[in-house]
Amino acid sequence: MARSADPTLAERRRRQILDAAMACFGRRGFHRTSMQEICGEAALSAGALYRYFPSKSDIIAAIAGEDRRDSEPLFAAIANGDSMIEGVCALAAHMVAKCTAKAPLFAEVIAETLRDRELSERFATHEAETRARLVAAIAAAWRRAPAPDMTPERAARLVMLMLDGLALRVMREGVHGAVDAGPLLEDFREALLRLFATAAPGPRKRALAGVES
Amino acid sequence: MARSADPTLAERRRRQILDAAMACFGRRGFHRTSMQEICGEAALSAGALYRYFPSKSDIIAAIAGEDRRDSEPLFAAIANGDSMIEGVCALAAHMVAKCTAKAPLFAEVIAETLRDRELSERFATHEAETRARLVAAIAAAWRRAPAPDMTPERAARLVMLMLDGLALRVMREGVHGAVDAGPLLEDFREALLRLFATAAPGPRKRALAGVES
DNA sequence: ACCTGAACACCGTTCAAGT
DNA sequence: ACCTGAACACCGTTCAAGT
Repeated sequence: MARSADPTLAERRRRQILDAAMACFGRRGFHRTSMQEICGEAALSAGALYRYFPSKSDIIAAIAGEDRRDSEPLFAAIANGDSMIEGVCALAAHMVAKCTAKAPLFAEVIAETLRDRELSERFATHEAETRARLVAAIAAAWRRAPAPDMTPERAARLVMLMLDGLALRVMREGVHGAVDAGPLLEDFREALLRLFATAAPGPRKRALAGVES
Repeated sequence: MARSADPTLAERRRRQILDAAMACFGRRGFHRTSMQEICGEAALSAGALYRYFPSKSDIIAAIAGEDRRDSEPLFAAIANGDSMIEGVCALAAHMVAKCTAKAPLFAEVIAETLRDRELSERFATHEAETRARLVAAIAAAWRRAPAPDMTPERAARLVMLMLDGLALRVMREGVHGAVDAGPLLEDFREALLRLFATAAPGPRKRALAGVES
């Protein structure tokens, strides 16, 4: 199994192809852009392209895996910040910004992730990791501040449920026009505040009596 | 513009084609099933099929529009039932059941809805109608029972955000295997209970003191 | 080692021709 | 009026041939 003579060439070619593909997918969608178009945009022949990506699907997979790294600080902020809720809001804002910036491309990725078996499995793995990071971050946050009557596991599941909803909504509004993120994030924060309110007046929790009024 | 000689034939042919397409899409996905396959399944030639559906996209659009009718009673139940929360849970359960029963098909519909401009617009119209019905139903429910400190509009947006998240999750788990709806719906109900808790111990609401313990 | 581009086996859609 | 199916203009992918 011969390794590449110039290992940086392979990496540069992959970048070149990925950039070309992202430009094309963003313009025309995954299924409407042909390999020929990507070849044209990347100034490479079909044969050369297939040397670096064995199929069109693999290109989308590579794009989907691209920006996993830059979310790490967001999780650290949830774990160590003053407010778990604000930390999660920042995570949501980050995601919404990414989605609005390149909604058509992300819509393609989501759609393809729902369609392709292999992509779907890769995505499930990634999602499980993300959930684990979120559980750890929420648990850490709640060790440092008053926590509601809920497990970090359920909290993480609820947060991810809402993040999924948010993503889908931003996609749908963003694929064919501008999206106003403000109200969406405001709704999201309001939901978090109610979901994770501490000291709820439940029957078997210590209750804070409403003193004033 | 000649009308059909036998108006029931057109309807029967559309059903025949739609049923064939749903079977094929469920088996192999939207983009992987060819028009030839649908023709084979429907026992019709390509030309005949194109007489009833001008494109492959129109077939998916027709499938997406198919089961809008049967959700009407669910909204009525929210408006008139004892508990708005239980009504919304029933709506969620209905949606989850539909999605789990034919996850691959619904995943195709969602994916295509994100990809295709015309489909996306039809979907947006449908969604706006749904939201209006939900707002009306929640407002009606809250006129008959204690309501939380929230507008029906925001409540409807939050419910739809969570329903979207739920749908996406069920799709992702269901496209390639069985999905256990129980825990998902339990999370969903728990979220609703917290989101729409009445008499929250906020500073300017009458507060229920925790008497026992 | 890396690349080219013609060729292959398809695809969605159309349309002249049948009944 | 309704249908057929060959034909058209593509598509993703491969592979012999070049450098």
